[in-house]
Amino acid sequence: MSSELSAPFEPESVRVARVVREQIVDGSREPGSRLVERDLAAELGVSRIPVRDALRTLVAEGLVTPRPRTWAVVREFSDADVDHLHEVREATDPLHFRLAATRRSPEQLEALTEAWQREDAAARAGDGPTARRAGADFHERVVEAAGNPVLLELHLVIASRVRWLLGQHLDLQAIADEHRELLDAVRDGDGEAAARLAGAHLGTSRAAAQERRA
Amino acid sequence: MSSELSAPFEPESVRVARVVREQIVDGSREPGSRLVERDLAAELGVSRIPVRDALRTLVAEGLVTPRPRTWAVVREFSDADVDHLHEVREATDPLHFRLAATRRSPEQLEALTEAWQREDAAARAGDGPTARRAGADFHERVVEAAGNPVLLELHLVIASRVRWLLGQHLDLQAIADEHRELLDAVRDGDGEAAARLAGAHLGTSRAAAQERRA
DNA sequence: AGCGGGGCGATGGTATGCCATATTCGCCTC
DNA sequence: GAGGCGAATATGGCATACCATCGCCCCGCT
Repeated sequence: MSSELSAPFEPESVRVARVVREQIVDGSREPGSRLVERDLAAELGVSRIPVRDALRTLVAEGLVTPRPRTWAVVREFSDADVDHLHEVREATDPLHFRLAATRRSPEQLEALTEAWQREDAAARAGDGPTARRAGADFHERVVEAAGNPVLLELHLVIASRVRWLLGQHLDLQAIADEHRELLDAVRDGDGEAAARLAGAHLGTSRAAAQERRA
Repeated sequence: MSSELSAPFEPESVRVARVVREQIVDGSREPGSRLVERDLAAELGVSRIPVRDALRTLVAEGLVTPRPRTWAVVREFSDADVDHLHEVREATDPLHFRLAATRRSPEQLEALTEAWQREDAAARAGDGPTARRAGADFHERVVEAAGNPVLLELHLVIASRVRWLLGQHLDLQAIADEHRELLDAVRDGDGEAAARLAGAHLGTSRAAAQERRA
């Protein structure tokens, strides 16, 4: 029926979810705007079924707020939402980095380094979207390196929101620099340092959020 | 988390999800057994669409393992899965209890007490399923009392697995007793004690899992 | 002008049916 | 007898269609 470029097989619903997710985290879909199944289906050239599936996925990721019997809307993040996200990450991020430092395989360390290099290059070049994506990749690979699938699963629930949060940051280079320190700690296998730096990293994020409100 | 005030409207898909979830956590559906959309639809007297939606939900909860293009199966938990779950809970549970102790409203404390009383009564009566359900309610209400919706959201991802884990416990009365201590700490607003007890509680769970393997 | 009721359109929920692919099993060949 | 090939079947992905409900708007009555 279409391309089929030797990919293992990707359901349309997965593609639809990815497209809409990108639009939301990049801000090209206004928070609060309606997501109407029929409209999305027409836009993307599919029927409502894969769109329904995709919207369920995005609701699970917290990017879409469902309104039973009426319509779904792009999630709006309040200051309180940002605080809650930080509070959760204060418990999970240090764990991610502590475990990653002690368990990472050489291959995982390499993948981590690669993500950081992409992030750093993009930050220097002033390419915000690429830097944010690479920064999110960095986080995700840390969680992979932590070697706990449940932890990864939980991270994926909030990963899109973390990425959105990254998008609110103005000083991308500062983020990349802190990631560099974290990378070094993970490389050295120093779990305690990694956990401490993760906490400090969150402090930076919190401060930035605070500042934005003023 | 259910309000269910006069049941304004419940989609079939939600009902299907609940039914199948109960069967899985109670063990009446064998881990590894196939979940065929058409069969479930026929069993429950609906079409495949609500079954599809329900299976997506259960996949998101980690109770069902999807096999694209073939079939979905009831998740099988390995010893490693149990370890991973404990590792995650060691980061989150103390946070749940610490926050609950400092933020709970009087109403939330009451709901918590009620859940514990149900658990304790069922444990004394030797009613395993009821005790497990009440124990899971206890945990969930603690997370509600923690006043962080993101935390609740993450908890719900693993809540069904936590409940399954509870089902593996033999000494339900011991669990209820530890919950009682936690309840007291939350009542007293002693966040540190609550967090410490939560860690100890997990130690009990880990020890029980260890013992089962022997 | 304000208010209440009825109807119509918008929209999500569900059913049915077709299609593509993976799996299975038997038969044929060596 | 073993291995592989092919057809039949099992099964999930998707499209189309119908229905129920919720809002909104307009009209008529007061």
